[in-house]
Parts: sequence; C-alpha cells; structure tokens
Amino acid sequence: MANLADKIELYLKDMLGRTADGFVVLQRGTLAHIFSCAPSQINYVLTTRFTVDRGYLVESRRGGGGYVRIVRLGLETEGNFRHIMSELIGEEVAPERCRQIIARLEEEEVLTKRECALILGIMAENTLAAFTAHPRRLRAALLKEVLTTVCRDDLNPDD
Amino acid sequence: MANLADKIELYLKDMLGRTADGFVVLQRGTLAHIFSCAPSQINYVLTTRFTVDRGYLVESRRGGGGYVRIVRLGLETEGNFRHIMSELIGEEVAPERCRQIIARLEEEEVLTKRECALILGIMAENTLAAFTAHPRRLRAALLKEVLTTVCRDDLNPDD
DNA sequence: TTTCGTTTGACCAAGTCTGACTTTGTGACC
DNA sequence: GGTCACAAAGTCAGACTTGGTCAAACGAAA
Repeated sequence: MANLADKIELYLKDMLGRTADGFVVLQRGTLAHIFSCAPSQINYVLTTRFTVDRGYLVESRRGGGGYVRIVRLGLETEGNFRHIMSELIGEEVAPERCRQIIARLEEEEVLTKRECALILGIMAENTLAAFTAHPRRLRAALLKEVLTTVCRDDLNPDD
Repeated sequence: MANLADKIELYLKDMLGRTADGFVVLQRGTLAHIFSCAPSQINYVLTTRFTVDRGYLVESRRGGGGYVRIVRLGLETEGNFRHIMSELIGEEVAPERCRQIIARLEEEEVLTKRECALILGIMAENTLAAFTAHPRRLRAALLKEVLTTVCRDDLNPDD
C-alpha cells in the first residue's frame, strides 16, 4: 500500500479535508516535483482516484498560469443521489420520469424553482429528439450532469 | 490567476465597473507600461477577454492621439435582450463560445453562479457529442431553450 | 506465468507573452 | 497641397509555459 499513487491520493485528500472551500487548486508540475515523479503520474492519480463515481470533479487549464482544480462532491448528499446516479448510468429516462425526479429535487429543496424550470426546458422531448435517436439516453446523461453539479461543494457554501 | 492577462483583464473590468458611462478610454502603450509588458500583450487581452460574446466592444485609433475604447454592451431590458441573445447564439455554438456567452449572462446577473454551473455541465462537449453528430447545433438549441426559460415572467418575482 | 494496476517518457494541445514589422493618423516644413 | 518625421495601434509568427494522452515498460500478486 506504499505506492506512489496512494501517497499522492492521500496527500490530495488531506488538502481537501483541510479546506472549507470544497476545492483545492494546484499545479501538476509542482506536485510532480514534490513527489519526484513524472507529471503524467498526477494524471493517473486523478483519473483513477478522483472520479465522479468516487465523489470528485477535476477541472484544469493549460498554458501559463495553468492549474488543476479538484472539487469535492458533497458526501452528505451522497446517500440520496448516489442511488439515483447509479440508476441513470447507461439507462434511459422518459420525459415523465424526468419531471418526477426534478419535482422531487425541488421538494427536497435541492433545486430552486427557477433551476427546475431551466432544466425541464432543456430536457424537453422536442429539442432532444430532433438531434438523436435516443433522446431518453441523452436525457439520462444530462440528468447525471445536473446531479453531479448539484453535489459540488464549491457551489454550496455551508454557512 | 497568476498570469498577466488575467490581471489586466481584472484591471480593465474594475475600471469599467467604476465608471457610469459604460465605457473606458485608454492608451495601449500606457497600459503596457503600467504592467511592464509588451504593448501587443494588451491586444491579446482585448481579443481573448473583451469579445462580443462576452458583451464588450473595442474601438481604437492609431497615430498621434491614438486610443483604445472599451464599451460594455449592456443587456437592455427584456424586449431587446432576447433578440440580441438569440442573434448571438445563431445556428451553432462552439464550446468556447458557449462559455463566453454564459459568463456574460453571469456578469449581467441574468444567471446565478450555480445556474451557470448547471448549464455548463449540461453543455459539455463530451456529453453532447456522444449523442449527435452536430453537438454545436444541439448546444445552440439548448441555449435558446435556456433563454426562453430565463425570460419567463412567472419565475422572476419583481422585487 | 499471467494479469492488472502502476510508472514513465515521448509526443501533443492549449494558453500566454514578446519582438519585429506593418499600418494609420498627426503635425511641421516646404 | 505634398512630403516627411513621429506617434500611436495592429498583426503575426514563434518561443515559452502549462497540462493531456497514450503506449510501453515495470512489478507485485494470483
């Protein structure tokens, strides 16, 4: 259990644990230097340990002033949404079921009324069906994105 | 946020925020001198950060007494707003343009930060491209859907 | 031995910054 | 008015600075 990837994972999770912002920003090169490894090793850690399934989101930017940003997806909501999430993977969501899910999220005050309206507008059958033969699958994929975003700790200041 | 371009962008937006005129006038050389950089760096900032998609217009004049003028294109109330935006969106929207348009809507306080995150998540190239050969067209269609929702009177209690 | 997760290095993509060269406007001098 | 020097700003190729990808080597466990 003493391999590099695990150490880097621990290091990053420790950082995430210490901050109240719900995210950390770092430089790939710098981190690689700290652990005396190839920069691509950092990518390996990120893609294997900091996935959406495991409750993390990674954003980055190249070029001068580039960075890697790791966002924590709320654990408290995990119980509720992990279930729905897994249901959505590789599945289809009919318009009616979509409305139900969104309505429930509004009832639970996870989404505001306006956010629900925005999402439902986007999920409309007409629009999606005009672009794909599998609108229900696309809807499932989009819904997954929505749930992921909703869990982002950097957007929900816990005050 | 450690790069020059971002700092200059912030500086200019701060200036724009302080004035009531909706525009600022400055000299490229002077600004370059303030930031101790090449004058062409200013052009870089202007072309990458002050685009029409983001709601800015840049005019300039060469020669003695030359200047650069940055105008902020406000989103006039309701009526025009929708027209302007749908004009801007057009038939196709590339990922980068989408980000710029959404960023503008956030700056103009038409959308909240969270709403932007939700929309950007949905508009991600990966997701859309997995379902259609024309992700840019789908993105444009979805963006227009968002516009429609945003304009709904019943969602914006006039306070 | 096979397998599968780890680690690396070569090559790629994207964003930033500069410097040399070009274009355009102004004013002075003829 | 024409010409010339000067004073801006514009353009663009290329260097530089990051991060991303991928295939192949490595290594420990089954």
